[in-house]
Amino acid sequence: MAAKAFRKPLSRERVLTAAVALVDTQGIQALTMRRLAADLHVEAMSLYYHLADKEALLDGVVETVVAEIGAAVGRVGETGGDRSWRTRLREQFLAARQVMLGHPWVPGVLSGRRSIPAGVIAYYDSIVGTLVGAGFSYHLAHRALHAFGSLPLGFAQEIFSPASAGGDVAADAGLVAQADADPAARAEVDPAAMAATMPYLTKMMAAEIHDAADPTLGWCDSQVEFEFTVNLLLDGLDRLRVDR
Amino acid sequence: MAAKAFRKPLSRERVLTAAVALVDTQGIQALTMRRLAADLHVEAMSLYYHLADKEALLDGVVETVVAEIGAAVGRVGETGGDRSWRTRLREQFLAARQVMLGHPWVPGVLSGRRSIPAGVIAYYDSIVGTLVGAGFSYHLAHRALHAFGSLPLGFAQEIFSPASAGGDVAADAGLVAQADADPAARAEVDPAAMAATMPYLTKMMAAEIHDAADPTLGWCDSQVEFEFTVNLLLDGLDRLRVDR
DNA sequence: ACCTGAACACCGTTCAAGT
DNA sequence: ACCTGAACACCGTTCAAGT
Repeated sequence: MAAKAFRKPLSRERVLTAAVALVDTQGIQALTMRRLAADLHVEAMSLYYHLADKEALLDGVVETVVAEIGAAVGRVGETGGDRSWRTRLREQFLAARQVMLGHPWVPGVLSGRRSIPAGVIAYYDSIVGTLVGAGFSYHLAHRALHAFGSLPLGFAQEIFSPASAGGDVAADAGLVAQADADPAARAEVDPAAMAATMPYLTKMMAAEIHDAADPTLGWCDSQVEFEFTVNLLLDGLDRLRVDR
Repeated sequence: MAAKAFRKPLSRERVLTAAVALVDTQGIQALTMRRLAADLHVEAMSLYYHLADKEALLDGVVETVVAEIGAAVGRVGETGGDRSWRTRLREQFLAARQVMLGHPWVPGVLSGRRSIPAGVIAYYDSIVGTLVGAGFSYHLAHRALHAFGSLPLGFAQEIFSPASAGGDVAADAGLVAQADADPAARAEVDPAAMAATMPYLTKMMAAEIHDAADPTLGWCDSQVEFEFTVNLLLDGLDRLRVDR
């Protein structure tokens, strides 16, 4: 029919781009073969011509975001100036974070993957290059890589704000535990009970909110936390490094 | 019938214990309502009497492991001696890690959860208590919490060995990328090509394997990496802390 | 109070068949 | 070369019904 003639043929790339867009807007649980196919105006079975199975789809989706990070990090590298290794890595990690902010579901998906995208390996290779170029032994560079964890990819292991889950972000405004199947194990929203079950966190929140300029802005600024952690690690490594 | 009389009634706790055991042995993808019910010699629908839905099951499963960590960390606290805050936290994190080694799928599940188990909050609260007791400001304690990430729970964000996926662990022996749907993006296993696509990592591996006592043991000792990262953070925080 | 059978909507995937 | 229809096995979940 006529409509058919007007649509571009599918390709692995088009499928993956559509998949990333779908997850960005609808959350990870919306990523089904049938749903994705519908977005592409195609039958679910058509996808199998371009991707082996859903595992391959997930791998490809991660790979696509990693490529986007690689591009952003590359642009940082192009900027002139003879910055220190610390500044360069810091800028790279922060650039990666900017990309990651648009795909908050990636940490969750990545941690479930069994294979490492090739792009990730190339990226971490370049980091080792930066480190040894700055006088790191290969041994320390190796330790550094593990210590960095996912920071080079722009995200930290955040226990308290798992935005990874594509659900409602409104729920995790504070440190208050959400509804749980077992009433006995649930943290109370009642301030008095809260102070009883988590006395130090309560005082900490009070102190932080008092210090903050705008108390309504929320008390966990993840940008600040991210930069603090990056600097903490970079400073610590700098002290351990053997200058040449 | 007779068999029925011999089996204990179900309970939320029994269901969760069975669920953890199932995932430990069969992997996370084996955790289905029907499969879990079969393990308990019951119909799938019976589970809904004890758990609201599968989300509640996953929450409960995480909660169960967190409780196990809490118990292990508690035992560390009981040991006498006036150890420094650094030693105490280090021991706690390592104790948590011992528990986590038996449940390598937890990081993956936890990162997908939308709510934080109450036990996690209580645990992090006690960490804040340790920190402020050692002279930390609440502000620095807050930063420290975020910097720690998941280390207090006994695992690091491991990009290179995602054992989280309940699948085959044999595949992630090194830094070599697994099979990928796109041949062009796949890292080659051919050593020469490997050296070309990841020159620094290749040299790093060579240096590390040369230094290691037993080269066959594998070159990423996650216990050592874990302790290094913990110490790096604790040392860095110690320098930022205001002694009283 | 605790468990179940039948049924529903929705998955991923295969395979032979269309153009 | 690229896409599809029909079918299969397997999900989570509801609901009325059993004991």
